[in-house]
Amino acid sequence: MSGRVIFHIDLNSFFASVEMILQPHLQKHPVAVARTSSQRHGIVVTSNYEARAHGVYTTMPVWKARQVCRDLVIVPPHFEEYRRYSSAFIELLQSYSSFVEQASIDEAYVDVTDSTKQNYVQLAEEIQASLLKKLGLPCSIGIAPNKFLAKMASDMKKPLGISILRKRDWPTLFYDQPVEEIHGVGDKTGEHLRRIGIQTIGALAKASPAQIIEHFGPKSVRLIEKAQGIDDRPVDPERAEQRKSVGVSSTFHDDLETAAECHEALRKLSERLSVRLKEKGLWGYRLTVQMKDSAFRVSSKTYSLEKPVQQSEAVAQEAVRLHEALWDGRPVRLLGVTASEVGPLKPFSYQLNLFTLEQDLARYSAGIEEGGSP
DNA sequence: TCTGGGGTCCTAGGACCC
DNA sequence: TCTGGGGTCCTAGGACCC
Repeated sequence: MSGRVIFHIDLNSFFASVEMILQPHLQKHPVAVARTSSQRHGIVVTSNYEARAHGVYTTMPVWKARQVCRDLVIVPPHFEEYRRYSSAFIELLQSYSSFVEQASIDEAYVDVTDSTKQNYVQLAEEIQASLLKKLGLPCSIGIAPNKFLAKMASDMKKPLGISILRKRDWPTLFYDQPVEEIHGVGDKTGEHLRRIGIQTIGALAKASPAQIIEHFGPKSVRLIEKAQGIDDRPVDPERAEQRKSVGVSSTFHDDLETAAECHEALRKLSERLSVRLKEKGLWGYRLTVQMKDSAFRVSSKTYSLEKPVQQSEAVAQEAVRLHEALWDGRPVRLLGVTASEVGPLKPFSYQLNLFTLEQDLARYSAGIEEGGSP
């Protein structure tokens, strides 16, 4: 194989796998992870393969999942545990290579081009066996010359698959498949592509860039490149650490109807957000409040803050201010608070602008004139 | 009886500056 | 009276992913 060699490692039905480790008796049963407390709006977050065989899939409403699978066991999510296992997963990969990029809670890319192991399939088998033995986590691994193809390859065989996708085999294997198979092409884009006569990956690969750009904007050339199996993005170990936002949200069992109810909910969300920010040592320099009404219409309002926030009270104060500017009195199904432009607290001097600096100086010299100690 | 919670990236329009 | 072109920042919303 010439050029780079990239692994994409995808943990199979990750949340359900962790639940089966924590509660081994679940292993023989069809399992779905879902919040059962809010019966009304619950959806399936993940299910194990037994449940999938019954037709249970992610995003299916819980009541429907129960309908298609009578003995479905529903367990509430334990996100802290998932984060713990996810960290262990990444650490294990790092023992094989320093070029590990976490792509999501249950996925990672590894650039193994310069690995001392010459046999890449053997290396993949070793990683797969090690994840299963040391952490109890099954995974599928895609091996390819770039990230996009590696990702497509890891989807080819689940669970516990190892698949090689060579660039030269891409057209034969994928050109006849629908455009939505491409990572990054969802329902809306797929529909739009169909409307302009592009149905398959092959058709997209051969489309004129001018036509695609006209409909989907300047960045959409990337879509054509993907369809052609081209992807130059490097595996970037630092990407996951450069976190851009931290947010919390909550869907309510009963829609909120008064400002007081909304403010109370915002205070609870602000408390949760503050805990997450403190855990990571981050401050938010922008704050967004997001809202959904009972018809699922989404709206949001964002402020760039004069002073960054981390404390619960400060977050809540800004969140209420944003909400007051946003809310038109309609019943509220969901509220969310997100801190973005997050980072460490910058030294005080960086926060001074010229105006406040002059004010401070004036106050300082006034203090000296009055003989007070500054 | 539809539709969670955590994210990223992109676009578009307006403000403002040179 | 007529009034360019480019860059950056800010905000709202949409698409997509796991």
